[in-house]
Amino acid sequence: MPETYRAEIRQLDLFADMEDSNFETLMRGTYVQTFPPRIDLITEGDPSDFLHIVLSGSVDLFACWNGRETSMATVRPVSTFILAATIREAPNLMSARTLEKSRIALLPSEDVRAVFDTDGAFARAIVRELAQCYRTVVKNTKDLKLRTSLERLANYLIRHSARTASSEFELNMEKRRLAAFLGMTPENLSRAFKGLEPYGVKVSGSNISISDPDDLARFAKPDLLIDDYST
Amino acid sequence: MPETYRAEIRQLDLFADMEDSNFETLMRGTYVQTFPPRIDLITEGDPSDFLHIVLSGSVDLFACWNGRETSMATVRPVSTFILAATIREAPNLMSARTLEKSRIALLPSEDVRAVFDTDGAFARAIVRELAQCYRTVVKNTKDLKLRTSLERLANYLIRHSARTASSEFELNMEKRRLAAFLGMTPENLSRAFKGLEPYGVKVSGSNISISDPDDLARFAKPDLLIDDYST
DNA sequence: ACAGGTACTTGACAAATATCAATCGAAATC
DNA sequence: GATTTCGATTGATATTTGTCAAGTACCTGT
Repeated sequence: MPETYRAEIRQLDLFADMEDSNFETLMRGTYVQTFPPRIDLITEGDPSDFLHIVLSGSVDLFACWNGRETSMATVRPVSTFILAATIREAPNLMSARTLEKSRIALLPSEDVRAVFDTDGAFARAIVRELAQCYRTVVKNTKDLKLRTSLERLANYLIRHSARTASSEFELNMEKRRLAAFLGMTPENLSRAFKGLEPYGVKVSGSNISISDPDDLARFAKPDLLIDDYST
Repeated sequence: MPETYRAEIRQLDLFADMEDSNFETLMRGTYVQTFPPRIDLITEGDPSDFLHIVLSGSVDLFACWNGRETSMATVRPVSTFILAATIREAPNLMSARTLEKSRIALLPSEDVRAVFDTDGAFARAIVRELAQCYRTVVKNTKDLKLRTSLERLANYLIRHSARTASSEFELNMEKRRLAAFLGMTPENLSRAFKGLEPYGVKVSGSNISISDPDDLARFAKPDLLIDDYST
């Protein structure tokens, strides 16, 4: 594996503090592959053979049941997915596909578990990562159960606006995926955008501008315990 | 702290493998308290001062936003809650209240973090616990996003029936809480029970009987990747 | 430039779900 | 035993959300 990838992975919180020898053990079985867009990486129910790390590009985590499909999360560089399944040696709960051309590192789950069993620093790093993931999903559940779709969209836009530190920005995913992520149909998302017009939200293609952020916030009522993805 | 509690806690997966001396450190600051029903233990947003362990009774984890409230989970003996917030030294995302008279052990979060930093076995146990919690919340999200309320209720009943290994059982919580947990209103839950009558679900107070489990399952389409809480 | 596909939008309609008000019924209190 | 209280139910209605069937706009590849 090229040295540049190795250095990139080593710098991740997850691997930064572990023993050199253990890191080497992990890297020995690791390979990095570039995938085209829209490639299925994982199907839910499959055994978790590899811990995946997104080095570049982006990956959609989604789930299906009874012919329906929903988007659960987007993984962007540099972070991992399928960590919980790897640790528990359990089937993946979500499927994954590339959204664009993406470079993915694949670490054999067996190796991850083996190193995890002996390297305390690695175990602690995994704890922090999992605790973060857990809290993100809990926030998501609160968003889904406590808010209407219009409120979810309004808060999503406010979060996005905060991330880009700008009241005008581009949606970084297709509206159909955004709709699935927010738990609604594409048709409903269209109408929800219309429904936010009175609060100063202007939509033109994937370009969003918020003319009066305070007005939108009065409607959306963003809450640190739902919308702050930093803790 | 009485020796019986100590032994009870020591046997938990979370504490079973750690160093004796570290366990002693943890227990030094721990106290056990009995709470009456309907007592608030934690309010969301509060700092996570204590890791809580339910020794007996049961605890409702719930969340609020904008005057609305929903139930997120029920914690039953013997397990912990507020683990992720403790580890990340972050505010609690959920509130907690006793459902009945309950014995709760309280471990100072600082001590938990200190021992976590030095005891690899403890860190590994936390990983397994958190990975489990994470997967549970993911399953919950899939349930919410991919199923209608009628389907959620049907699958809940099937899971409950499987847990008690019987086609007749008692609901172990108020219907209003069940409604909140399933993401619907109490009125809707009443109607949902009626809606399941054609599939052989009979309700009398909190007593549920399923006359034709296969018929109900054909409607509910239970799925290991949503409904199996063991992995 | 054009054709074809795909995402997005819109309108009409249907289904699901929430809300409000009233009532019922069982458990708790006096 | 009567009363009170509170959760559960029911009916009527409103709102939200989804579905279906167009039509439009945009991108892509030839």
